[in-house]
Amino acid sequence: MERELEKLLKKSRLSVTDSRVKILELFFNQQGALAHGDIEKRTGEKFDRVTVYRTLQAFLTKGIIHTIPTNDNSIRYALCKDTCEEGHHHDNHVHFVCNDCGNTTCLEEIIIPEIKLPKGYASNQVEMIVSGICRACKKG
Amino acid sequence: MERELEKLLKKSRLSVTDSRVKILELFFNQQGALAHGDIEKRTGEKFDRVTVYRTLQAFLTKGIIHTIPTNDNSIRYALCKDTCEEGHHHDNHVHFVCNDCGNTTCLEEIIIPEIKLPKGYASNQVEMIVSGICRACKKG
DNA sequence: TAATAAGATGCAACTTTGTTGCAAAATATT
DNA sequence: AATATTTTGCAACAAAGTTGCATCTTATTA
Repeated sequence: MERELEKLLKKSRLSVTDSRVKILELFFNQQGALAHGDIEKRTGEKFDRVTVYRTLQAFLTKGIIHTIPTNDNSIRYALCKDTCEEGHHHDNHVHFVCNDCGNTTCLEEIIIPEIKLPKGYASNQVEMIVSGICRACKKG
Repeated sequence: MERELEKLLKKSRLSVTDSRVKILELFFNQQGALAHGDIEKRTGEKFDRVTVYRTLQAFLTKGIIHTIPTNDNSIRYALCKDTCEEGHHHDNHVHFVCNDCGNTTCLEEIIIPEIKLPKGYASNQVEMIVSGICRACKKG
């Protein structure tokens, strides 16, 4: 596990440090999205707030994670499945936000359908966020 | 105009005040979404920051405006075309965010296509945000 | 329309969130 | 192992958001 993470970091030309490995681990160990706050909580005040910000920023520009639009004031981040080139990142899957548990999940298998824009508009990226009750909460 | 706004406020059981009328006017006078910051700027420091927060909150719970998910840390608000019941708000149109001018527009005429969710998921609301270059910026 | 009740506003003080510069520490390179 | 390069944590700060409370405004009613 640690090895894999190291590889990913090295491939992205990021030096392998404690914080990066731990934070990356968090993403791998959970099937969903994390906000900055979640990460601070789950790392247990191990790293400085600034480090978390910078780590997320680094992962973002290297295309290791991507952002998911939200309705509240917190950017959510999730792992990119297919490796994305720096800068040019494109997700094409639907995101699901559970109103019960609050978790955000990537529905990798659900592809965002194409739409026709009005004349004069040029599309660059499309996001689709479905909210409702997730599988786990429906059962419970 | 003022009359219409007053009517809308009264219908929502909100008392008619200076700030509410002015802020509501802002929404009516522009075809797009506004973040808290935009509103503060455009009202020209006329109202206290706290008032703006509380006004938006009030409009939101009364179903006068709705939020649009964003990738940055700012909630964007837009007018609800069809009046929405309190709490239960449903938009079905696509939102467009211009990477050039930064404006968010409601594409009222573009309806969000239906999608099939994996088993066990229940959908409640769907948001679709397209980003790129808007008509105005493409011309300029 | 004046008096009262209900509600909204602004201020102050505070908390939370995010940013920047810089010295010290860790990692990478030779 | 020594040096160069990065990254980290701290401090100080800026921006964004929240809460309680006295004051003022709007609504209500007689």
